[in-house]
Amino acid sequence: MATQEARPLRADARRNRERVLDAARAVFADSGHEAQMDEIARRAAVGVGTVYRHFPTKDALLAALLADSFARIAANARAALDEPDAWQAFAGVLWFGAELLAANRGLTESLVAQPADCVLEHQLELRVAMGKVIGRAQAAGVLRPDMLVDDVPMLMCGIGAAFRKPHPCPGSWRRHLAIVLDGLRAPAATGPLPD
Amino acid sequence: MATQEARPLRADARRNRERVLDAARAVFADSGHEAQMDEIARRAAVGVGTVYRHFPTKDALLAALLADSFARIAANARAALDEPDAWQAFAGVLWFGAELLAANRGLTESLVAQPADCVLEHQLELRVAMGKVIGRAQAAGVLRPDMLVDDVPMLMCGIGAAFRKPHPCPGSWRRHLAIVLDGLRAPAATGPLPD
Amino acid sequence: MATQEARPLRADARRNRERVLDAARAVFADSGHEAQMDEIARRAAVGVGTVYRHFPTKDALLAALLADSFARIAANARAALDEPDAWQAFAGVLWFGAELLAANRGLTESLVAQPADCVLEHQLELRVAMGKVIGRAQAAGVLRPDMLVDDVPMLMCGIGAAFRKPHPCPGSWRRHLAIVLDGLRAPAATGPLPD
Amino acid sequence: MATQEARPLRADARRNRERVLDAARAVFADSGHEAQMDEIARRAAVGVGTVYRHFPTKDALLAALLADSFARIAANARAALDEPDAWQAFAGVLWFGAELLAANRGLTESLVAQPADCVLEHQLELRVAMGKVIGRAQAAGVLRPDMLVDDVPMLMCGIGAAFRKPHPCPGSWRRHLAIVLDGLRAPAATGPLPD
DNA sequence: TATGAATGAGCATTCATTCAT
DNA sequence: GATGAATGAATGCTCATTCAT
Repeated sequence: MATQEARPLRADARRNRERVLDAARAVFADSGHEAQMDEIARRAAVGVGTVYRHFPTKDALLAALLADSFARIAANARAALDEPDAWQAFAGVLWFGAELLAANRGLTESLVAQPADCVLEHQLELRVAMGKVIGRAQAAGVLRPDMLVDDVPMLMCGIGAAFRKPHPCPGSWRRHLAIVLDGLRAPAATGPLPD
Repeated sequence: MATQEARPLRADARRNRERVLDAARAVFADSGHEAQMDEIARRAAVGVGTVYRHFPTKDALLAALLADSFARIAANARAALDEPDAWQAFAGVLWFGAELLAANRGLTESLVAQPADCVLEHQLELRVAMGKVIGRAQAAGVLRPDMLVDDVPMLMCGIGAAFRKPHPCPGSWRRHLAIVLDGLRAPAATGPLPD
Repeated sequence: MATQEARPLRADARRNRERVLDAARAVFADSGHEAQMDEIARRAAVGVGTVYRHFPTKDALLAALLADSFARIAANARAALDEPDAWQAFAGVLWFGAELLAANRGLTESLVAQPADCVLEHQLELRVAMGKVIGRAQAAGVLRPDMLVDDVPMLMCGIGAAFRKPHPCPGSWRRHLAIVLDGLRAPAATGPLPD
Repeated sequence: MATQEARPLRADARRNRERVLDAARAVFADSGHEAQMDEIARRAAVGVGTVYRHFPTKDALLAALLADSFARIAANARAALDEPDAWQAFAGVLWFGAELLAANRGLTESLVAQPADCVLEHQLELRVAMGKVIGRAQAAGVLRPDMLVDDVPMLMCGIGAAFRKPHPCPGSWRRHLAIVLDGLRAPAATGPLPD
């Protein structure tokens, strides 16, 4: 989850690190990758230098945030394996992830962008956990058998359309996910694909 | 389709306009909004000044391209009303749009970004046509009744995940759309949404 | 001498390129590598962007200047081979180079710094020419036989001490070179070196 | 030698001061003026704050080091007055100074840079001592009569060319000094200077 | 007093847009 | 009209110095 908690930081440093992360979360959530470091610093009520003390580059800061989100989803996925209902387990993870995506433009962008190495690591972790959740649901016959783990990012992409302004309507991503879930539960019905 | 074709252009001007549009299409498709004007000009074998003569800003150029794409999809949607099978009509439009999205990063980004006024106009046109296609399918009982026109962009968003590198697999967006379509055909089955 | 004169530049572009080079020469001569790009642009009465249009980085600009200086000295060295007096030929090249060094802090710094590739090329050229000048003088018995081409930069380094402020006295570098030349003409007389 | 040893320091403070000086010596010797304060602190195994407690600015720290070096050379020069051979005395001081210069990029740079007041003081001290050494050698007729004390820095500048990478050859500065010394011993022979 | 986290002015570089040729 | 050189505001990052702990 965290990246350099190895050496314990001074109390004030840890507090500032959190302020920076919080500010960055907010700013990246609003503006995605085009967020500006000065804006993050201002929002954290901190000098730019402080931001850079904790994160060597803008991308590293964004990556830390993304890694954290992916780690949280991965944790959720692992926990889902204890849920008795295989479908509920699967759907629950998607709902959980969607909740995060719906509020975070940076995270949404990450579904389409080339991931940094440090993020990749956590995405892999998520991929593994999600793979198990998917496998179980497929084995139980409640999830369409042709679905792949790598389909998940695509299926979740639309969640972030919430950022389009003016919003169609605030919670519309819920209907989006509901539709996707319906499509996933049913056995493939669309028939042969074109081309 | 285009925005300032009102006054007829000299032959060579029209030719240049097309060159610019073609180049911009290619570059925006590859690089999305971060494409650079100089690159577009180079690709069009034209000076930057020429690009600016035809399109006052980068956003205007991108908008012209988007407007064109939306217009093409709108045309496809209008034509779909002649298709006897209401479901085929609906699905056909989505397949058509997906084909465009899958190859165009700029277009995909537009599903999430704030649309320019000039694009908005064409999106509205598309919205109207698509509304009819959707209404017909719902009236025929082949499309889930709670679906809204404004859900379409969200549902199509995932198509562009194809830009993520390394690609999961080249044609994966087809499976994505198939799943979505399955979710749309079935009557809502997921049950009450959380929260 | 020049770096990208391959494609002929527009008249105004060439003029600006010269302005930039002149300004850079002046600023680097005064401040060496710590000169600032904005200052160079201001001095050239040009936007920074123009500086960057002609030279991709600060180092490239400095390198172009250095390369030019080295090229000029190399040309002088080649011409010196036509001078009948082998000693005058040798001494003349040093006097010529010293004249440049005495007025140019950037050039002086380059005698100590790691040279960029593009400069290296011209230094090599100079090394070759200078090697011939030295060889001829040694063959004529007028230059101490143990001197190497690579000693030249060291011997010339002191010229730049002229930048030390307050100057000991404006033309003192002339006496410096005279002393060095005397040391070079005499057969080695100092006796065994310590250590 | 040092600048603020007036008031006696606590034992640990004095120890820290030495650690800082040692570290700074090493770092400035390697990197010259571009050395970073953090690097010096790290090398001294001390916080930056401690560095600043002992030396108010980076330049003050560098100056302290330079002052120390100049003081050592000055001491050497004073001692040289006891050497019976006036030439050996003179040459010996230069060899001693060269040894220091050859291993210290910061010191070498100081021969060209504007000296801080606190350094100036020690340079003056050196100037006085060196003046006597030079005067004696000139009186004895073993040193060219037109040489001035202020020529010394210029003559020694080349020593530092050893920092150029790749080094021409490790001990080449010895030949440089030998040549200079030969030039200095001989009566002026070069003839009238140009211009 | 020592520490090292915080600060923020400073600087190289980019790129959409303008305008002289 | 076309060209591409010029512009300069904007932005990520550095590092000497300060100051809270």
